[in-house]
Amino acid sequence: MTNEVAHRPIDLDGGVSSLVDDPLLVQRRRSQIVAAATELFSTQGFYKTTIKDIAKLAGISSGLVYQYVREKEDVLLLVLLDVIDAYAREIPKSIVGIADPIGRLVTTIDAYCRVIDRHRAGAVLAYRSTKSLSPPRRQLIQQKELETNALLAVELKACMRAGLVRKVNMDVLVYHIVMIAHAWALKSWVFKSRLSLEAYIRESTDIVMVGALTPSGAKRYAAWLRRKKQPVTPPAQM
Amino acid sequence: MTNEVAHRPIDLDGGVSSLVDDPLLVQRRRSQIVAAATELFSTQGFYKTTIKDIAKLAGISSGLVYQYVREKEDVLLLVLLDVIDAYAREIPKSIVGIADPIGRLVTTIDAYCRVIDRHRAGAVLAYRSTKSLSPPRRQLIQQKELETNALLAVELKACMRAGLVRKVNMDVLVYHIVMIAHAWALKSWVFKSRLSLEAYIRESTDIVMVGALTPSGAKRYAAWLRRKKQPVTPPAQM
DNA sequence: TGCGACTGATTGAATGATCAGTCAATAGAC
DNA sequence: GTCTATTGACTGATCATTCAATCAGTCGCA
Repeated sequence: MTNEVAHRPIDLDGGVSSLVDDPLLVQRRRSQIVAAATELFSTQGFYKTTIKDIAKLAGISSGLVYQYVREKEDVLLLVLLDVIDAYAREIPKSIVGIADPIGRLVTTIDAYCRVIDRHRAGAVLAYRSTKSLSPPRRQLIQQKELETNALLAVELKACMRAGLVRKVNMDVLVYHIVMIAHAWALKSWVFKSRLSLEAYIRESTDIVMVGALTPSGAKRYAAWLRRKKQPVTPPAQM
Repeated sequence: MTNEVAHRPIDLDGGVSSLVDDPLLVQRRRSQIVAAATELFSTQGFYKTTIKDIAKLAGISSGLVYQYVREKEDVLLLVLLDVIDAYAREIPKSIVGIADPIGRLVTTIDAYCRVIDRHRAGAVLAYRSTKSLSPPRRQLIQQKELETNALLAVELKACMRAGLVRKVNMDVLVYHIVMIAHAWALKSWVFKSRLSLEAYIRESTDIVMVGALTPSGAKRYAAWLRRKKQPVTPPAQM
């Protein structure tokens, strides 16, 4: 298996290979490319964006892009992985140290909405452009979406086991909440002029919690909200 | 300089003009074109689909398409209008003759999900391709989406006035329900293997109703469900 | 009924523009 | 000097769109 001795393309994100060896340089260049591509893809769409556009915005030449990527579709994959990995990184971080199952659930929902808000362009792009990927890559993205949903499902199941969430269909409830988060990006053209992100999260969480909780869950949820408003431990850091 | 005496392009759907005069022929040809384009756009996407592909599937020559449409983007607009008009036609039809506000609301939700199911390809296409339209046309589509949502908002407001729905933010609640319907199409790759449309509607409606109704609304909803199961007037027609 | 304009629908080859992807040449680090 | 990163002009393919040519009716008139 030594067949690619001299210039083995190295394998990084999602199997996208680069002709450049230095991993630091690869990372730096790719993040330039991804940043530029995210902006352009989400304003003009994948097909209307040319490699030259991306190169120009990234401050490099069009030929150089092909040192870090085999084809245009690779750029799309990198952009989408960049967003999805942000979910996987940021959501779990939000709930470390929280023990109350309801608190964990509510915080997960809150965190999901906020990551989506921060990556609004990428989130919308996922809906618009995932089908432009080759089938195996589309599946990779879908796989990662399921992993993100699992973060939510875990918390819901914990609440269900504790008798705090009603015994409703888990898939339906998970996607209910997922769509709340996604809708903030997908329908931002409606919401932006009418609601703040905070108000949106508060209202949406309220509706879905009332819909999903048992009476004892509802009590805990009310208690959680009270604690949030007047935190026992005042916020020490800005 | 006979100006536009002889061959004025006539104005039909969304300002898409045709060089052919006979309105019946225009309608027939366009529906061939729209049918072919809907299939191709939703499997391959707008940009990967060529006018030749569409013409071939529609059983006509590529040149002929341009007698009924000024440019490729016109075809996309016609396809999207075709779906959206189906919503506007079919949803109101479902609630004629129902007086109970809760019944009207539940039936609207049911109908919305079912139209989406019937037009799954087009519904997904709306998310993927609306941005490929010129800004004024994109706005036209968004305007029509708001009109569809208004059908739902009317029923929700009636319930709210009657004290059956809690006083939650109307925009948020409307989009909650809209996203339930859209999710059936957007996430069909998840749901298809796990749930029937009927089960999906039942479970989703349950969650959102519990979340939105007042106690008196909940009573009416339960009564409505009972009546549905054992209809007073047995189903006369198959 | 039969025949020759005339009208408008239809065809598909040709055109021209646009890019994705390549590669020979150059710059710059060590 | 060597070796790698970088440049940007170039190529070949792919369409959207056009248009000259054909075809199928239809009407007027004998």
